[in-house]
Amino acid sequence: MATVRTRASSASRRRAILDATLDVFIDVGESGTFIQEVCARAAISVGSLYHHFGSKDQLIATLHYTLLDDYQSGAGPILAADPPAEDGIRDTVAYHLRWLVGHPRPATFLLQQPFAGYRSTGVPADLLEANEDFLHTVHGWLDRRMEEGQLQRLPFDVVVALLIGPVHHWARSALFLDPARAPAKAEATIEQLAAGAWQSLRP
Amino acid sequence: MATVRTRASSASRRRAILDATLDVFIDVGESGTFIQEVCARAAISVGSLYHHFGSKDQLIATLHYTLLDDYQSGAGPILAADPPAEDGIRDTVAYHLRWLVGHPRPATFLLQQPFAGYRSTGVPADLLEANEDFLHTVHGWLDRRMEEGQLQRLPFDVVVALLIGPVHHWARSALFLDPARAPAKAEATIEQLAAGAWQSLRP
Amino acid sequence: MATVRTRASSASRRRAILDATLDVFIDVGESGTFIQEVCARAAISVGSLYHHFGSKDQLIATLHYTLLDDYQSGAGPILAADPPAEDGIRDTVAYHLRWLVGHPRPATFLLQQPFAGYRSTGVPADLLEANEDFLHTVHGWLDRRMEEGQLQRLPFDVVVALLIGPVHHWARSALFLDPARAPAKAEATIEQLAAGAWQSLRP
Amino acid sequence: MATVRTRASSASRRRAILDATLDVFIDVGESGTFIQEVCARAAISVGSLYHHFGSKDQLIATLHYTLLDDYQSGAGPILAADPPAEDGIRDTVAYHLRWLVGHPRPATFLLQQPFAGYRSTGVPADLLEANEDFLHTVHGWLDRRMEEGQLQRLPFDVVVALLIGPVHHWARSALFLDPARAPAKAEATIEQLAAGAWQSLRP
DNA sequence: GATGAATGAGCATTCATTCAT
DNA sequence: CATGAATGAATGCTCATTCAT
Repeated sequence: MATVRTRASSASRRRAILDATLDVFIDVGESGTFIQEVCARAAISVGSLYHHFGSKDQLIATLHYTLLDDYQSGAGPILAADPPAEDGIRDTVAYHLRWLVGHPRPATFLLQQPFAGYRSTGVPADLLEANEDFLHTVHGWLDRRMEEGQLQRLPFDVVVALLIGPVHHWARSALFLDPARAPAKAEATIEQLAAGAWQSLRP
Repeated sequence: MATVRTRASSASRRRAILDATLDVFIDVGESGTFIQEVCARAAISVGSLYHHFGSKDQLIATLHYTLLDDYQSGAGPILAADPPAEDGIRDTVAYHLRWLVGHPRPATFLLQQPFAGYRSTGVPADLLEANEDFLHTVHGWLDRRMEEGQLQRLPFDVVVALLIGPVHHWARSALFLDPARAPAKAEATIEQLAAGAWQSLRP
Repeated sequence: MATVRTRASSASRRRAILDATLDVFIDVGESGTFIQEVCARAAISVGSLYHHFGSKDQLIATLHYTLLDDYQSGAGPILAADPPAEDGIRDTVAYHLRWLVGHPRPATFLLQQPFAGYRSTGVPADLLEANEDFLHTVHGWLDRRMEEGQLQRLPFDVVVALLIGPVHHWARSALFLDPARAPAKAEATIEQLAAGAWQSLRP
Repeated sequence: MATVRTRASSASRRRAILDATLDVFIDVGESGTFIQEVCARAAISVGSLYHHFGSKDQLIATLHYTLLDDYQSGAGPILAADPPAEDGIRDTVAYHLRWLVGHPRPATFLLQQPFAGYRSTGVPADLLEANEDFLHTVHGWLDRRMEEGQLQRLPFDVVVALLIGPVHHWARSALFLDPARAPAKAEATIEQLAAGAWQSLRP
């Protein structure tokens, strides 16, 4: 009765479930993402999913923070190296746009539910911590460049809006309306959006 | 002597249903928006809702285009008057931010599902037409200002991203994370985002 | 697609559901009583059951109070007529035992979960009220007979235990262990239990 | 020098599981008693429980007979000493009520499922045997006292109902409705119920 | 046009049991 | 003997939609 089974490690099974969840989410949308379908794609039982993630909410929240972490883990080091203002702005815009276009499925997931209020209950602590570290890095760099007069002194939320807002807007439009052509158009757009962000933030 | 009409007109009943739908949507989120709850809030029967809107999808799509129309109906005239570049950019940013902050519930709805692919089947034709007219007005104005050299010559999607991206990003963050303080912070932000947009789009 | 359907009144449909619930409960026990099986027996849809009773708990609680009411509605009048002590005691014992043996399915249900703490939320108010009226009638009669010296002056819970305890014990044993022969043995037992109750309660 | 045995003996582990089962049963009721919760409380693994008790049914049945044995093991000797009728009746009533009130958790378990038809498969033989011995003792004593004319000649089920029915009824009501005050009221009640039982059973 | 009881496929979740380690 | 991840059939309940009145 038992199928031949190579016992996967807990971590790899968790990752397989998260992968399947993202796939289903992208293919059929949030309201079409059902546990049974996720389990079928991950080739595991329903009970196993519930063993690793306590509920659908926790599963989705963990997916969110996992993808966010993947996204941010490349952006942090750019500013952590403490580059001069223009380099930091331009490289950040470039990284964000390249990652979003280069990871269309995670990007679609993340851009679809901006600022979604996920309850972080049940989300692994290291993911939450990584997110906070990233925000701290960004704020620190902005602070220092403003202090030195290399960037306009503006509220953080305004700086972030001018820096990231255009990238997210363009990525959303490209990924949602014309995903096939997004990669081809991305490189030319990077220069334009990077220049725009720099012009709007320079002193 | 005309008899007193206790029966609400069809138009006002449709509006009442749309209002109730928005209320429910904001209060409990998309996944918590059920037809029966909408009907309870609108104080009408389920059958009546289905008489006026053929399905839940049509109801949501009509709500979307109705709110979008409310939103855009103030933005079109600004550019339709063919203002000089800086005025057009600044006034557009100001209008968008003021409307979003001033209409938090419609704004939350519209910003929550950006580029949601609503099937327009069943949506009143005049709403769809108004949307197209608006886009046409915007494109026309941008075209003329670029032609005259008053704006950088950039692809439309990039211009729109630099113009609207920061506004939407800031509004999302303000409405989703700290709605109570959003109005108070909005006016100071307008000048900053308007200046930023202008700097990034000027020649 | 629609089946030919005679619309049943709401009350009769509720009664049909309660009847089916009792049937299932008796046949397969509490832990085997599933909503789907109840619906199948009542020949209605799951949704309809949930329309009339909000939840399984409410359904069971309503069944409990409905059966209790059926049971008590015959016992109240006996003491409401204010009979002398011995008649009241003997007639009460006789009524209880006859009803229990004569209504084996409701009796089995009621005796299986003695003092079950049903949340009365969602139970029709008239059922709850009838139950309270009955208790009031019993207490009033006992009070008057004790006052007159026709019954020993004992705490109510002790009187009730001596009056009803043997009847319930015998009925439980008869219904659970040997239901087929219960009716045949009941009549002879009535006299014996009635005499016993009277001897234990007389002054 | 013997090594320190950290391994609990099989008997003590079985007892720990039974204790945990009773605790869960009392706290959350029959329908809330899950194997996984029992194991959590007993601080053992699911597999270990299944090693010691083959199934949930066997576990519950064993618990039932274990508690029944604890209960009856004090009652048997009273009648085994062959006391005169009134002493036997009064002491039996007193013992039952004291034990039930003094062991509220086992009592609640036993009184909740009167005459529950437990399959005795898998229940240790000595428990089943003890139960039969007890019933034999009771019947023997009743037989002899009736034979001597010290007790009314009545069917056994009627005698038992008059003897135990009131005690169980009162204990149920006290334990289920007002467990906190049960011990305080018990002593006064013993005399009253013992007197009542004697009056109803004496010749 | 309005009503709301009825429908039933489908959903998230549970939990007794197994078995490889 | 102990462990606990895995299983999956089964359960209570939901909710968009229909349609007789």
